[in-house]
This record gives sequence, C-alpha cells and structure tokens, in this order.
Amino acid sequence: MASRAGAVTLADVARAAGVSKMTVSRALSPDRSAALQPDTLARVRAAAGSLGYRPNLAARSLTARRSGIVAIVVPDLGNAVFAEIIAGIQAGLKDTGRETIVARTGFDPAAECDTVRHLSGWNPDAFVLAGPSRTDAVRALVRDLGIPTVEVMDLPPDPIDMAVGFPHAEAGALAAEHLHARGYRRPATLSCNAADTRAARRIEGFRARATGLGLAPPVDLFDPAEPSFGLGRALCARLRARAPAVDCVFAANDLLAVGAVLHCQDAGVAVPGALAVCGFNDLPIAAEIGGGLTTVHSPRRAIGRETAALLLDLAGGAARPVAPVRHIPCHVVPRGTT
Amino acid sequence: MASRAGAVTLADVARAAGVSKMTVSRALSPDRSAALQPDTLARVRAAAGSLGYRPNLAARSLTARRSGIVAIVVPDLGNAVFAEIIAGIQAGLKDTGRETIVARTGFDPAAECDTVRHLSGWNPDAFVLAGPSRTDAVRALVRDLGIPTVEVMDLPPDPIDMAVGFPHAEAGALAAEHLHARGYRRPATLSCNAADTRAARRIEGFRARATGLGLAPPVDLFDPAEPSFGLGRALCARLRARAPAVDCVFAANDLLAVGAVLHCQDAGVAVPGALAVCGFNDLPIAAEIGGGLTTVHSPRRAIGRETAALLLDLAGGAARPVAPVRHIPCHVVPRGTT
DNA sequence: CTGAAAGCGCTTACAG
DNA sequence: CTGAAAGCGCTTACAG
Repeated sequence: MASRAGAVTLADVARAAGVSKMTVSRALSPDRSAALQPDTLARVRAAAGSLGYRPNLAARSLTARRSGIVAIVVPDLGNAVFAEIIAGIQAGLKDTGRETIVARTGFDPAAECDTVRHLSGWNPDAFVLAGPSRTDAVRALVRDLGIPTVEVMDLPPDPIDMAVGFPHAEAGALAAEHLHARGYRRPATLSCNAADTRAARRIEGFRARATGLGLAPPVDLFDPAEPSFGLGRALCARLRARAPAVDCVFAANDLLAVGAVLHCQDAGVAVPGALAVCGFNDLPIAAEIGGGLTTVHSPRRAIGRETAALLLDLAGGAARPVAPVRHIPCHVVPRGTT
Repeated sequence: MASRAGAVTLADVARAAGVSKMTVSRALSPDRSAALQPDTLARVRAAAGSLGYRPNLAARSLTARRSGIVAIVVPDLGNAVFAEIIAGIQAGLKDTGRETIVARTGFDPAAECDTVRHLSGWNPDAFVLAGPSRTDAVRALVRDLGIPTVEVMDLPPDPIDMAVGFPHAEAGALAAEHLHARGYRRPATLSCNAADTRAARRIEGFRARATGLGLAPPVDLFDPAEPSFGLGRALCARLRARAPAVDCVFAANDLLAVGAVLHCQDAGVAVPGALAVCGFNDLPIAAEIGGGLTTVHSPRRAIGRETAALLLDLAGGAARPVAPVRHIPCHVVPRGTT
C-alpha cells in the first residue's frame, strides 16, 4: 500500500530500475527525457509504473522553484460568469502539467488580499484575479510578489500586470447602440449591488453612448440588494410608476432583465411593443425564456481560454507575452425583447 | 522586493530577531507558539511582519507531511449544486489554516481517477469527491493512497471511506409522498442525462414509494440530453401527447420542472389544476418563477458545512470521526405548482 | 523555554 | 548519456 507514510519515492524507483535518482528524475520529466537512451527510459518508466510512483509535488516545487499552480481568486463560485471563466482556464491548461487552485473572496476586497498573500506561499506560477475591484493593498502585494498576474473579465484603466477582458463601459455602449438602431428613444437603466463597480461602469457607458446618439437622458433605477428575478420585477414596477414614458430598458445583468420581462408579462405590458428590454451577460436563462431575452454577451469562455493561452505564452519563455492586455469584445445577441 | 528569487525565509527572520530558526518556526505556528516566552514571541512576530515573511508552504508540506490542502473534485463548476457545496466547505474551513484546491472532471469518471492521482502528489489532507459515479479504479486508488476521503451529496450503498449527503431514492420518495398527500393519483416522471445516475435513483425512489402508496404506476419520460428549460418544455409536451390522463409530474431536476411549467403556461394547461409539478434541488429559480415551484430541497450548504466539520473532527485526532457517514436529509418545499 | 542536527523528496548545477 | 553532491526551506525529534 502506497500510503502516505511509506510512499514510493524517486530513490525506490531508481533502485528498482538499477539507475540513479537523477536518471529517474529525467525520465519522468517530459522536457528532459529526450536526453536519455531509449532502453533506459523504458526501464525506468516500467519500474515507476509497476511501483505506482507518484512524484511528491511539494518536493518538486521546493527545488524547481515553480509549482505549476495557477491560483484563481474569484468573488463567488455560484455565479455562472466566474464558473465559466474557471472552466475556460482549466480547459486551456489541460494536459500542460498545470493545476489550478481556486479561492473565493465573497466580494470582500480585504479577503482578496489575504487570499493572495496566503496562496503566494505555494509559489504559484501565476495569479488570476476575477473580482470587480482591487484594493491598493493587493496591487502593492502582487507587484511585490513578482508573480505574473492576470486580471480577467475587465480591462482596468491601470492593469497591475496583464489583463484579459473588455471595458465594461463598452458593453453599455453596445446596448445603447442596439436600442437606438431599433428605434427606441426614451431609455431607462436598472442596476443593483453597490459592490459591483463593473455594473456601474456598464450603466455609465450606456448613458454616455445613449446621450451621444441623441436619446433622452436615461432614467436610472438602482437598488443596493443582490441581483435576482424578484428584484428585477420590483425595479421594473417602480420604473413604470415613476417614468411611464420610457420605451426601453438596459438592465445591468440578465437576472434583473428577466425579472423586468416577467413583471411586464404579469402586468400586461407588451414586450417589446410597450417596453423593450436588454440585459447583460447572456446567461443560459436568456435563451430559455419565451421569445428569448436580447442581451449583451460577455465572452466568459473565450476570456478563460485566452487567459490560459496567455499563461502558456508566459511559460514559453518571453518575460512578458507579446500582448499583455488582451481585449475580448462583447457583442449584442438580439432576441425577442427588443 | 520579496520576489520569488530572493524570498524572505525563516533564517532571515531568525537573524533579524536574534533567535534560532526553530524559535521562529514555533512562533509562527499557532499550535506551538504557546511554549514561547511572551517577549520572544513578540520580537519574532515583529521581525516576521517587518520583513514581510510568508512561509514557503511546499517546504512546510514536505517536512510536516501534511499540506493543509483539501482537494475537491467536482464534475462541473457552473452547476449551482456543486458551487454551493464548495462554498459551504470553504466557509466551514475558513480560518482553520486549510486551503481548498478544486478540480473539475466534466462528468468523466476516467478524468476523476486521473485528477485524484495527480492531486495526490500534493499530499492533500483529504479528498472530497462530488461526482455522481465512481469507477473501481478510483475506489482502489483512493483506498491505496490512505488519504481520508469524503463522498458528498449522496450516501452510496458502499462508501469508500466517509460520506455526507442523502440517498437519492429518498428524495424521490418524498416527492411521491407529497403528491400523494395533495391528492394526486396518476403520476409521471421526467428525467434526462444518462450519466446522472443519481437522477435515476431519484426516479426509482419515486416509483417505489408512489406504487407503495397506491398511486398508478408512473409514466416515465427520459431524454439523454443535458437538462435545460427547453428540454423540460419538450418532455412535458411529449408527456401530454402520450399520457393525457396524468395529473402530476416529478421532474428529476428543477430545470426540467421549470421547463414543464413554462410549457403548461404556453399551452394553457392549468398548474396545478390540470397538472401538478414537483422538481428537485430547490435552486434559486424555483422560488423566482410566478407562484413558485414546489420542489425537493437538496441541502447543499449544509452538506458543505458538515463536510468541513467532519474534516475538522478528523484533524482533531480521532483516526476516524464518530460518524463517518452523515445523513443530511432533504425536504419538500411546497409552493404553487402542487 | 530554546537550539543544533538531521532529513523530507526532489532538481540544479557540475562532472565525467 | 549518466551520476554524485549539494541544497531548496521548512519541521521533527532530541537535547539541554
């Protein structure tokens, strides 16, 4: 039994194969095994296989000074957006000898800093930070650590190191252009969750482009609660009471947007006839509701894959990849609500 | 700059504080610092703080023979069920010096084995396996590794080691009891995804209890596709065409159940008047649809927290905790669709 | 209460 | 193409 106490080590394999530990080390390293004589290689691999050798990764990490770990820090796992980014990264890193370690902060910027500090003890090859805001403390810490860091989902005005995503103002601007092109002229916005600074920038981007295109200044409704269908219903009800002339709505996320559509269905308000609705993210739910929700697609998978590619470029040699800031644009998915 | 090359080590702190490495090691270990003189402790901590010392976790893991890592293997992160189990575990492990490492298998049982084998190289304190099925290879591997392992979400007939969850047949039985108590007598079941063996057991449990209570034998509709609202709509349409006398439906998951309700709304079928619908999981969507979906709540958070508690019990000393198999029951949440 | 020695299991950097 | 030596940064087990 290869249990923890008496685990099979490099020395055991060396003994069994009649070679030195170094030869075993080389035989089991994809990069260095080419230098070995074919029959030596075969003998070592056979011995390793029959003994059930599994390298001690802590020991490897200690000497090689790189762990092969990519540390991903997200606010929340239940959120499909972050889950898909992680899935994209893991898919892109598959079979490259890199493992991911995922930590969640619960949207607490201070927790992000503690988490990065702690994870740094594993000497990750890279950090991926997915949360919406970054404290100065994290920025200083990450710089000080000297570990490559990718900020994802967003393109911050002042990236710490690398970034893969899109400026959230752009997502709002695309929604404004779409609604304008469809002929709507009196817009409103729905948003929530004060901690979500990206949502705020989407709304700002919408407002800027909407007024630039000559639409009426948007009526903004905001609620500090977390997003949900129920909140979308409530905000839409409030909107109709306050500003009945509004003919279209940009909701900062799909949950609010679907809630708004549900409210309209219940209240007998024709969508998009009396009120058009555009969301953000393009979660699966957007395609599932009757007629489909028009929404701005955020390319989570592509961001994850591109992040993996960036990390592999890094490992490939260049001190910094050719393009350390990669813009993955979002786009409008027109469906039945606009 | 405390970058990777010249990171601050225990020896650096020892020099700065004028003590030996051992004293620093003790001062920084919560368990062993009690044995130090208070002023020594303070001096060491001050030195560690001002130098920005961060322990090298690979080195610690190598000597202490435990990493403090809990390795969680899930089929999919986008699935709210697994995300919540992970969140529950992470919440329960917070401030206990344990980190989680999360890997996904994409519902591929062979990938589960490869993943466990690879993660074992980090000498995790424990494995948490969340997927629905386990190959004999993983079972053998995990036993051979001698690392404590918790299977979660389910209570398998033959647990490898520890387990936290509920038998899925029980969830189906609860649904049958609920529908029976409400007076429904001619049931059907909707299910999908051949790889989801747990769903199959929920359906079996439903059938057994339904017939035991004297209901008509359920009409079973199955589709091999992944669950979605759209599939729920389609299955419900098929059901009504094939078995118009059916008066209630147990759907193996909330996505199918919501889809079934949406189909009924579109088709002008009164819910629950003409057809009652009960789902499984109690995802947020269940409370959000108009009137609310009646569903069997799966206690994901509680399972996560209980798993964390089990792991802490383990660390507390006992070779195996008092109750290595913990039953966290599910329950019906009655809402508007039954 | 504190410390000197040994060693965890690997890989790096030299040799030959 | 292969190997002997040294050392990564910690903690365990002994001493005192």
